[in-house]
Amino acid sequence: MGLRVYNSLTKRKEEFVPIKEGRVNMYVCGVTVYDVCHIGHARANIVFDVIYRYLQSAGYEVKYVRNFTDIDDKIINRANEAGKPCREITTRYIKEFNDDMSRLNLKKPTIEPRATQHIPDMINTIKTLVEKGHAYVIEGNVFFSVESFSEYGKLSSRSMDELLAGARVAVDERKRNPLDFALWKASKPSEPKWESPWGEGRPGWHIECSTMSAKYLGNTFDIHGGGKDLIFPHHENEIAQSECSTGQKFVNYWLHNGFVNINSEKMSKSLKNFFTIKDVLKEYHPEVVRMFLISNHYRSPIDFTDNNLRETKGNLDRCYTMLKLLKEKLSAKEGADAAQSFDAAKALKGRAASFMDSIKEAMNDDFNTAVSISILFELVRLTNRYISAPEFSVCAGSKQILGAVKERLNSFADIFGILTYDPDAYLSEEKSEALSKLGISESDILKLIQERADARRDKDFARADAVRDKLINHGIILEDTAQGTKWKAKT
RNA sequence: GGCGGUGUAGCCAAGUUGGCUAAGGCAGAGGUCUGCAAAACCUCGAUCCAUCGGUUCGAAUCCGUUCACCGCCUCCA
Repeated sequence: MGLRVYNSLTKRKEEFVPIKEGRVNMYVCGVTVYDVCHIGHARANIVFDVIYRYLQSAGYEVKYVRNFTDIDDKIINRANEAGKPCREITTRYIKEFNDDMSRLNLKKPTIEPRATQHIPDMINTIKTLVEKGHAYVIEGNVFFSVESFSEYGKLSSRSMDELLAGARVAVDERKRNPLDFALWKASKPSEPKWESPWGEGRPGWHIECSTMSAKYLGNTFDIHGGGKDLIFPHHENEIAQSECSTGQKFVNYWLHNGFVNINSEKMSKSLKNFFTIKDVLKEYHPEVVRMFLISNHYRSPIDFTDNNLRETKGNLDRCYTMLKLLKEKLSAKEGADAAQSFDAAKALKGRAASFMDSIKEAMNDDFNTAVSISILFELVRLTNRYISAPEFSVCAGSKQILGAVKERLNSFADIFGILTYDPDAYLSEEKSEALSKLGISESDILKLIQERADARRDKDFARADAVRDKLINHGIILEDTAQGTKWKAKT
């Protein structure tokens, strides 16, 4: 079965059929660059990053466009507050955004256009809308006339009457209809401005996406994404602008991700209950954040709590612990070849063989990352079971099985962007992070481990256990293994 | 007020275009291993999917009722 996606426009899952076979054109609304990004931005961008990666792995050639809104009221306000030019603000926050996204291991989109670099294109779109009678000019402002577009409201499934009834915003008296929105705004003296047929001004918010998506992806393209909060008015207005200016259908599939909640409430700037990506990354490894954000279905809300993040960290650690074991076995010296026909071997071999098909099945069902992760856990468990089975030994046959597992995990990592580190690097990084928090040095730990080893050698278990308890009180847990005693931090 | 979404084991959560044993994780219990632990592995949990009623041979999944929570209608991923 092929890919099926939930389309916000039709409100149902549909078979995904690209306009051009084997190619996908996708546009995702990016950020307005006036502040650092919060974890909600992380979710939206990670969700579409995984979709981008998955489509590529499914064999599509994907053109992925994600914009930067670098001219906007909020930017102007921020610039005025700081007494700096807008350009300085946007340059800084574009850099901050790129830093955050690269730490979270997001792939670069194919094109990242900026609004201010497409002003002439936007002016052309607006001109067309005015010529076709979908927009009107008042005192240097250009407004889109929603009444000129009979399908206005189709994405948010509301009629204009309903929208008007709920309107809570102060109405600009100059508009013909309160729902009309600005395509071009006459600029005030200190604001950034560009020449236009209507005088000096700047573009409205929505026009950039209509213009830039058409420029890079064509009048009609396959996927348009963004957060649920953009459905109205942003995406509704994009549809109106684009379909009126081109006379063609704008987008075939609309995808919207759910919110990140804090204590079950939407996280937002106005509620001041947000966490920035940088703050979160101080506490958690980037892959923990990624794994957490893809552990739910992308359309569902996800509750951002310390408890949930810690649980995810425990799961990721378990995966890396298995990867480390896998790495050790694969590089260990081979013994005499042994039959791989015991239960644990057969089960793992079967799972490894069907692994990618199962992932594909899950992802083909509207990008079900939650199920994908459950499939990963199953592979991890079966691998651990295999390696710890009494019949297991390192030999040509077992290396072949483990090599197959490793290969599957690499494919998994390519799609989901987690489990991409060398396990030793990941685990030692976790250890040193923990040490700095626990306030105990590694040499102290090793000294105590030696002390305990001496006591154990003397069969003085009371003293050995006392040493271990002391370490537990410091948040250090010991593991006695065939290769000696190892330590790790309590999660 | 209008529109939309959600309600599944102690907790997180998938499944919701009706039909194999209701995924997976955390916590918990027992076991294997261990001097004892830890890790890993094994076993155990919802006769039931907010509520009431209906459709059907068959529903967590469809229809209607009630209750609760959330989002959008304002900048917002």
